[in-house]
Amino acid sequence: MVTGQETQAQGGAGRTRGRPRSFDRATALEKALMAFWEHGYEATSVSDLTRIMGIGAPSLYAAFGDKRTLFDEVVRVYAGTHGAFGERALAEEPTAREGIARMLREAAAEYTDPAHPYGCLIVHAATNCTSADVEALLRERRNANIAALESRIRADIAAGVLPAGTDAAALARHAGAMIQGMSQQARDGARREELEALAEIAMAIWPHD
Amino acid sequence: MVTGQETQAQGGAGRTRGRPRSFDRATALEKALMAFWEHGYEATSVSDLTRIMGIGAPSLYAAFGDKRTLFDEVVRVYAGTHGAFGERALAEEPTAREGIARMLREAAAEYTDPAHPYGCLIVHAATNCTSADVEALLRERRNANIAALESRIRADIAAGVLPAGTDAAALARHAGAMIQGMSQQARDGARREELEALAEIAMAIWPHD
DNA sequence: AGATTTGTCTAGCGGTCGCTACACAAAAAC
DNA sequence: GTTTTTGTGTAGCGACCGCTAGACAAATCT
Repeated sequence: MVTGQETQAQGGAGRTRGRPRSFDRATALEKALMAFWEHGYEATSVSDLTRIMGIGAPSLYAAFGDKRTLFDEVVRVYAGTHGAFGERALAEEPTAREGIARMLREAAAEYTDPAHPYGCLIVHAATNCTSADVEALLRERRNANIAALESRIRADIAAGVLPAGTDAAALARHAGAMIQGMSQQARDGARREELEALAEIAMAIWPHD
Repeated sequence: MVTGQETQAQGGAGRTRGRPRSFDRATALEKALMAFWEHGYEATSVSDLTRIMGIGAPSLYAAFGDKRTLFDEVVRVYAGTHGAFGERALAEEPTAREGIARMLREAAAEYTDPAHPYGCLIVHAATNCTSADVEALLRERRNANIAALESRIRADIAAGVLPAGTDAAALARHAGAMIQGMSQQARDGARREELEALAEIAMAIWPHD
């Protein structure tokens, strides 16, 4: 059940006709990712993109569709790479509590990593957006992430790992607020150790024996 | 040592010459505040402003300077009115803990109040901004707010109200992250009761006896 | 080789941006 | 009244926005 489009990597035998592309699509996409991550959707103009990606506007439109479609792809790539640590932590740790503790710890490191823009693309790249549906695109991802946290917590309550009276929704919202607040503070210049201290004390709201 | 410009309110005796202004400056300013609050600095165009304020562009420029100067004034007004609940709570409550608890409770109500745009203008109105100094304007306010929280907490530690080992910086950052996260979630559609539950459990990280 | 397919380049479209020159209107000063 | 001062309306400036037509370049197919 593969999509069939398969990123048109040139791995698919010699299905090349016509003039070959003069740039590496994945590399250019990564450059666009960094630009959108740093400046957001609207503040990144197409001429910014073409300069950073090192290609002309017609090449960009031929390879990625329009600006909006490119952004969709960037968001998908981001969610699967730099933004995947949360989902991974939740899947790999044995309890919701340990998963969320690890997610917050990793967020502190990730959001302040000088190797790329600070903070989280999904939190910041489409605030104050003229296009309502671009804003909705990221909003839905944020709300879906909080919902995923909540259902993971509920699973632990059902399994007896967490006390029956635990407020799953509030705990999930708190973790979400921590992520969003840490992302904002990373953008505002907070250092990694500061966010790590924050992530650590934040776990004190969880029910303890 | 008054500035001399004194907001040119017509209270200052009959110092009117020339044609009088055809609109109420404070009302127009409030309209601009709402527009910037809802859509942010860059996504609010001058033609948006003139339409909403009900005046022509030359009138806007004569009364408020340019778009940037108008935004500065809007931020100042916001900080003194809708955005003043935090400072007020901190000043009026006897302890840092009670002040911050009240601040978070009031934020839940304020950020979801349907009488005006959701969330906090200072958190959201200048993210992804082409103009670096507009972004810095609000960033400095956010960081100053966190610093104010921290020094209030330190005062309670010095006074023996809080235990000596208390991590003031982390507690302040946590409160700041809660404010920023609640603002984001209000914009993302969270209801008042949800944010109130969040504000309540968030106080559990404070040292307790 | 020619024909076909596809990518790249130059140049520029219509639209919006923040902002302002200029003529006119409405008040006080004389 | 006339002059001076200040606000308002029209109309449009130069710059940038996202995007694309059309000519040319570089590959495969026959």
